[in-house]
Amino acid sequence: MNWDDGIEGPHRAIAASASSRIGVLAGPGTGKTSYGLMRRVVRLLAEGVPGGRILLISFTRTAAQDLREKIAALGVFGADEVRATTLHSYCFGLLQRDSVLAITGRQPRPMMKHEIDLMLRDLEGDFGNIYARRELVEAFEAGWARGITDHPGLAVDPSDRQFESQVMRWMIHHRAILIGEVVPLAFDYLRNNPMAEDLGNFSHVIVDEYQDLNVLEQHLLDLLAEGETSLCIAGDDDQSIYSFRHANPIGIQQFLDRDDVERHEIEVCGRCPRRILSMANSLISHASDRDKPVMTCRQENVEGSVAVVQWPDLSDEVEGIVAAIVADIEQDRRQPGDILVLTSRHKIGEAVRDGLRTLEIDAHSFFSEEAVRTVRAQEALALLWLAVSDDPVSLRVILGLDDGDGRANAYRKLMAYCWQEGISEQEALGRASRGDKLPVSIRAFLPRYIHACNVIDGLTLEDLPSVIEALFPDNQEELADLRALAVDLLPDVESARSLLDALIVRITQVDVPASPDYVRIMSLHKSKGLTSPVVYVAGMAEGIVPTLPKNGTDDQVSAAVEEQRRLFYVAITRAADQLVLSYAASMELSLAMKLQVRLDMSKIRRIGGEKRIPTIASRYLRELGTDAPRSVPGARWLQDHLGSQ
DNA sequence: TAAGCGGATGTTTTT
DNA sequence: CATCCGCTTA
Repeated sequence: MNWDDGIEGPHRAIAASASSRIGVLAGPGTGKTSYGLMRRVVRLLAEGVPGGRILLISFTRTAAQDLREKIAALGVFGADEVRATTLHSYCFGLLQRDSVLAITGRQPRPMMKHEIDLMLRDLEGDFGNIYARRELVEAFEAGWARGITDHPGLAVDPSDRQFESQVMRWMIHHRAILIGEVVPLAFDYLRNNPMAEDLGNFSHVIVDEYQDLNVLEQHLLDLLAEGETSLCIAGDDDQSIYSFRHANPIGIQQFLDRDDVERHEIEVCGRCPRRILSMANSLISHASDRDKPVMTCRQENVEGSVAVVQWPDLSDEVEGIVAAIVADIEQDRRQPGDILVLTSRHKIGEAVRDGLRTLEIDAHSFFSEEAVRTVRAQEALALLWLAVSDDPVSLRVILGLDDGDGRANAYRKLMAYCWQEGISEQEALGRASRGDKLPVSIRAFLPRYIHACNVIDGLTLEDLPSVIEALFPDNQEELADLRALAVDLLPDVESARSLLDALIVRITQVDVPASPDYVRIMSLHKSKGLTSPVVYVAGMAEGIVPTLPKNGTDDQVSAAVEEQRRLFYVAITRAADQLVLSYAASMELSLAMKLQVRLDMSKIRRIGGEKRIPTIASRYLRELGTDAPRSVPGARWLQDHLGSQ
């Protein structure tokens, strides 16, 4: 393939540019990756740049995987040498290769979300409740660069510093690492080691989805591309959806506005049909402080199909979506892999998944760490971990089970005792189980520890099926996901250790395939970068879309309203043919509370024994413009849908 | 020891 | 709203 086959306009200009600083602003479905960045790689390789001197970076694993597949498909000499990866994976590799972790006494044992929560509860200090602590750990992972004026990599505020040192103390003591730590660590390392091999290793650094990066990450890329190295960045601030991790969407505009940057824009969407693109354009035009031309449609004569559907209750919504999907598949209008179901609540997504599976339709959900969302699953995984290794974090999990705050007070006392005695928690409890005295305040841990030891002693690690039966028994709903993963992995692993390792990868690093043979169900966030003929967005009610902070300031709430609009914009621009937006008109009160739906408490109605409350349709449905269809009742839509063709 | 009260928590997203 | 924890009071 020649680098310029069949491309013109901005795509060709991006691929051809010899500038050492290139910025690309391009909306969803504009082909910036496939026809801009990829062709640029082809041209560089054809002109003799060694593949190993080209680095391609993206933020999400899905996008990085997509880059790798596209490079492999190029079939160009040298393409297999090109490195395409997530920024985190790149940083982790760098730290491993230069033994940075080992030298600083750190272990590459990543923490899962429920484990991080325990760590946060264990910290002693005036850091506020768990929500405030989660925000602090996000700021720490962003190198404390919360605002653009902050100097990335350094905690300035004394309270921030105290938080950081307490986190580090806990993490080192428990021989673990936060995934988010790798970027600050790599940044610090590169800044203090100007001789490091990676600085100057690449002649071309190409970054996709730049709007997803925070200030620290953007600075790190500047370090990698200092001097002679060419830096090409591409992104779209309209698709910036990661403010919770301090992503810096204005960074892309600032980069484009620099004098030394050659600026490119792509305004033609080749993915969405006319009607869907018109709705997306209308929606995003409601963003405040936005001044951009609308995207034009390459398929102006393809109309696309859109429905906005309202159901009486959430269960009707789930059943209705399931029925419509089943009909489309059974009547051969669609393949399962053509269908993408997006929702901001895993409970809704999992209900759709289970409904489809009941009717023999293959469906997979991709919510983060969903296999260990239940306490029993967390326990089972921790027991397996402790059975194959001495893992302090898993012991911490076991000791905190079935308690609102994970017995943080008692565990703090245990940690203090162990520090004083110079032994590990495992050692302290082990000695106590053999008769040594423990201080009264932490003696309550002993029965839990002994119970865990008994379970572990009862395992026959050489017999993997028996381990699975013992730890993840069948017919326990809370363990179903974990068991399914373990059973699936069983043929490919030969030891309990490798089963554990594979399980952790499957739990924490879920890959979303681009062309599967099953229905995909996921969060709106996860959908970024995907294209699908049919897209359902379920749960279009206020409180779900948008999800807003409960006790936020006015500024925080309006920032969330802006970002949730961009998230919805990402979701609807996934659709290449058909889009269905759906929501329930009312819900049972306790379920509505659990889902954080916005409610007017004066509207509670008692029907029989249950309390019902009306929900409020998402504000964004009103921003979709004149091409949006009227909302129709679910029963009527389903009847039309089942009868169509 | 039991009852009562007030406060925290529940949730969504990524690496 | 529902549940749970810690603390105070009877």
